[in-house]
Amino acid sequence: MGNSVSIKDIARKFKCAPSTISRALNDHPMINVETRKTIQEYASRIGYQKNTISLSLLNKCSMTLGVIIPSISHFHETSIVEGMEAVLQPAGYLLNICVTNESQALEKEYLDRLVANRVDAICISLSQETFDFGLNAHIDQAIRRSLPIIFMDRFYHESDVDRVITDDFKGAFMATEHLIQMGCQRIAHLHGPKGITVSQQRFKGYEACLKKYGRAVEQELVKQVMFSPESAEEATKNLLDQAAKPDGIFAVNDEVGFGAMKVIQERNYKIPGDIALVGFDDIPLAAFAPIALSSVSRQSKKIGEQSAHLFLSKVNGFLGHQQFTLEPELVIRESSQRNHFSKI
Amino acid sequence: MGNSVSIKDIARKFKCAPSTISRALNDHPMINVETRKTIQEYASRIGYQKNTISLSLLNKCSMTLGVIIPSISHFHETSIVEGMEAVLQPAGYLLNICVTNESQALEKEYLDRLVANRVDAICISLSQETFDFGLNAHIDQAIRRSLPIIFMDRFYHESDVDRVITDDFKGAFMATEHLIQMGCQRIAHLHGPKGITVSQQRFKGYEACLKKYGRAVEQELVKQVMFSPESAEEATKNLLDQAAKPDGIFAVNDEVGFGAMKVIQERNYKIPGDIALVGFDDIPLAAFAPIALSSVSRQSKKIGEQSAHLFLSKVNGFLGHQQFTLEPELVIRESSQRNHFSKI
DNA sequence: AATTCAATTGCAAACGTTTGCGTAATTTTT
DNA sequence: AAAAATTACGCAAACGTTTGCAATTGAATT
Repeated sequence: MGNSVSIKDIARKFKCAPSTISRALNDHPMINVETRKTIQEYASRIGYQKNTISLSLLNKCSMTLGVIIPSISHFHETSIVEGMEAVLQPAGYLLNICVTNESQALEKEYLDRLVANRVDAICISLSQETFDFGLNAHIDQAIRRSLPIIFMDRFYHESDVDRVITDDFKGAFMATEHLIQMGCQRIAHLHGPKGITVSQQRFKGYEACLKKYGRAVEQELVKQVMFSPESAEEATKNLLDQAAKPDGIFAVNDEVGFGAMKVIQERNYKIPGDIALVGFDDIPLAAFAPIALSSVSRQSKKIGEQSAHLFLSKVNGFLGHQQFTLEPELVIRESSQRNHFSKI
Repeated sequence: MGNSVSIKDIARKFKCAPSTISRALNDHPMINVETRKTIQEYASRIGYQKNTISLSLLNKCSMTLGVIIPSISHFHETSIVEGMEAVLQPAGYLLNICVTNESQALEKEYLDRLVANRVDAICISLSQETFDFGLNAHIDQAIRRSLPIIFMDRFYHESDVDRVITDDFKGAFMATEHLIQMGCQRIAHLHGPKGITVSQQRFKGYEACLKKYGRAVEQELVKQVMFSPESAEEATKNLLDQAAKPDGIFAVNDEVGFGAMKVIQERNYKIPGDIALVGFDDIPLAAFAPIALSSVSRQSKKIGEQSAHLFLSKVNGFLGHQQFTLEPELVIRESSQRNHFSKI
């Protein structure tokens, strides 16, 4: 706002130079103790607040981190943000959070705006459009600017970038292996939307695990779903309508898992007795559902924390690129916990 | 970053004044067409990006909105953010999002930091600590600064502020009335944490509705819970352990409602046959649960949109204070939908 | 040929803060 | 008593951009 008081105003008040006020307020050693006290008291009395914008201009450092995410309505993204805030708040940083709704156009525009605002770095989880169609020009340009860019979840190039991701492949592998160990013979997979990285990685983990145990992926046990309730329910109905039903389902995420759970219960199958169920993401409600849902945690909060630390290390002059892959964690709950274990 | 190219750099390149570059890039009418073209081409070729910080300093306007919220892990808050982005992105604004974790100290610090960053306004949902203990000094000070402050959810004073809230009282009233109309005789309430505004408002709505229908609040039918799974389950067990069980439960929010649902199912009571259940917030999983949960929507996204519009109106010079109370919406699903209606 | 006019461009201040350097005033040392 | 050292403050530039006003140029008019 225009009416805020500046250091110059205070200087006029005390008939001294702005630099004196500045030194007094910053506890500069070369200032008279009484002068300092008087000025500080006056400043706090009138509620003077330093204008950080001028400092940003001067120091070429805005103490702000830009965050670009495709969505903010899921546990995963909000946990990332929480993790970042936890690390960056004590360090004095603010977050500029931009939600792209998976749109490349919006991502591009936000990227430009953050650059214009001279954020100190950008943490980005690429939009699906950017990822699918390889529309990377805006990202390339940003990288060429030597503005630190940290990729989360969906990464960009294979190397030469900073990156924090979780091992979705491994998580899916663990989930599938768990179902096998619980004695499941026919393990279905509710496959996420095509083209989305997590969908692909999780399917690959599922596939690799089946292979390890000498099983093949059966096409009729893999149904593709959108990340929506209706889609998950429909796919599960298709699964259960088949002659050879699954006795285990690995869902691409917990929302889809809940959709499956609903249909399974409607059809009066027992969970986990008839069908064992494992989700992904470990959202809070997983533990809290009528039948607690086993799930793979992707350590979302840690992604945020790690990205923030990576950012801080770059601010502090670390030059090389860093890449972290976080370990997923299988959380076994009622929906997959059978009394009899398999003999494998 | 320090190595970004400025208008002065371009001016040196073309051996002209910075003002010429500025005018060329901004399509100023009083500039030679060829000069403009040459400069614009060069600028875009080297990827020049205007430094908005200097503009913020000059125009005393940062094109940024500060958002302070107690948490970001629930559907409600993320929806608010979504609503804000939807309105403010097209208007060219960025969001500085700060999460206080209900801490007054953090809220105060973030408030200071946002003021220091000269955000154009602050949308705030007060922390519980601020609200409970009336630690309002930092808020008062911010208001005195004549920095626009828009209160969401938890409001501050009774008047003379800008505010966007939902009518929790009415929502609770609607939920309770619905249970009555579904024939429930003994309607329990899982009361949220004491001191939290939404808890109080929702209880009052429940109370007022019972009163309207000539019923009194029975102490043993009101259990206080935390917003946690364990707490909700324990409270529900207490309810069901009583001699006179409830046949309807109004839960302070959906998470608590899910906790109740779990216990009710474990005890083999039918929902809604034996016990009808209504939650609050209408989180996505409510529609998606094994037994779809009836719930009261508080129009979270609209809160964000409305707050953003209020902000824009203030930026555009609207002087008076504005207060909006959004209407809740009862969404009736399986968990409360009985075939027989009461004869009231 | 002198004057007016229009079209471009340059100059300089402004936004708020920090900081190296200079300088005055005071105190200490020789 | 003169020189040196110390203390405290002012000056001015810098960060990047915009903008009112002045200045320059060239063309058109008297």
